[in-house]
Amino acid sequence: MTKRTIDSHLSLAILGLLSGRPMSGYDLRKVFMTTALKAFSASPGAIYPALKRLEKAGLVEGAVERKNTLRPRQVFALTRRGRGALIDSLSGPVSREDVIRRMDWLLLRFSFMSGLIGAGPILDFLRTLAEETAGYLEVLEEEFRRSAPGLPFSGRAALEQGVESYRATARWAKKTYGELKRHRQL
Amino acid sequence: MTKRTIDSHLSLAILGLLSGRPMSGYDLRKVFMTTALKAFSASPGAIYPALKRLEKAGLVEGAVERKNTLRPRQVFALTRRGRGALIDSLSGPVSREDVIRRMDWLLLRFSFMSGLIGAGPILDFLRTLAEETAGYLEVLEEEFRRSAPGLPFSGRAALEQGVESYRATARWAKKTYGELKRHRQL
DNA sequence: TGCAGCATGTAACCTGTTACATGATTAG
DNA sequence: CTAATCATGTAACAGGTTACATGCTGCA
Repeated sequence: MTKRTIDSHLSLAILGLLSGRPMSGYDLRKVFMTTALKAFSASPGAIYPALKRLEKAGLVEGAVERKNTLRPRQVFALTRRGRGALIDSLSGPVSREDVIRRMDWLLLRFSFMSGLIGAGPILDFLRTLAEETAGYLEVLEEEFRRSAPGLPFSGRAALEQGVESYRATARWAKKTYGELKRHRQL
Repeated sequence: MTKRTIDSHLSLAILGLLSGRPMSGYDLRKVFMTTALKAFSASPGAIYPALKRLEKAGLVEGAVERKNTLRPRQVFALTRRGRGALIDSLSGPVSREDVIRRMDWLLLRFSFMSGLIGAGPILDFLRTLAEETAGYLEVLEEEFRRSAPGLPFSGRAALEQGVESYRATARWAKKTYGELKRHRQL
């Protein structure tokens, strides 16, 4: 995978949002500024170039609204290829590496899954996420037992925070897996 | 702060580690590969340029070990300026913005505090971290109440994960604050 | 009239990723 | 002898940040 079609977190977030409804660059900025996606930068220097890249890659298509007025507005929509690329990137596996270094990417993927991929793959995702998270948690806990006695206060406490954070994620993944499974059987 | 002396997470991590003991680039890579700092990339293409930048900025100083042998090794140590810059960056305030978009940076800062800044400033850090995290948590919970009913399953669950994550962090910060306070009073 | 919000963009700079490259030492 | 590990680097590329730039619309 030397050349990814979806090149960054921001691109994934944009495609995910556009899978809901077509939006302009400014609309996207507002979403990033006002919702839980605040974690993303809403800077025009990031969003407009990203949209341009996605358009060039054929994943989104911009339609100019109010062409004749003096304040045109370009509304972007997912193309069929864009939808395909999005689904592909949501469907990929969950690796230990992802859990350690790209948890935010995993959760971003998850957040857009409903409506794009079926309950089966979503359950697979949650199961492997829970497994890999629990697996890494064991590694971290072992490291904590081994090195905590020698660590200064803040180092030890920071490690504890890391452990707590993975514990919370593992719990959440298991709980959500159960909810989805039950819900599907209704 | 147009020009920061500590220009990235990686640079902060390097300075923090060097505040413990002098290390070579390879030593640093090993730490990043084998400890809880696995979240950092250990790629030579990141570390060696970072060390060079820090040296150029006068924050670290490299001494060539085994100069005459055929396998020289450059061991870097914090300079006085480097120690000062590190302390400054650990001592800065905790903003809401940091909590939302740079939690990893805050925790990285915290992890190196013991031994470099006093218990007073560390307590301040933990208190404001707990406050700002709890404050943002309220915002998130309000957003959850407002928008959850209209969200698809995975969107709602992802938001829940975000809420849980901030809850865990707020709990941890409060607990750690209490521990440090008690410990200091012994 | 003036200000906040709408709406889109560019350019310089910096950092990290990926891939490539080199060669020595040590354990089996 | 040979594979793993030690040890350090470079170069192309890509993406985000920051700062700058422009001009309209609606409201007070």
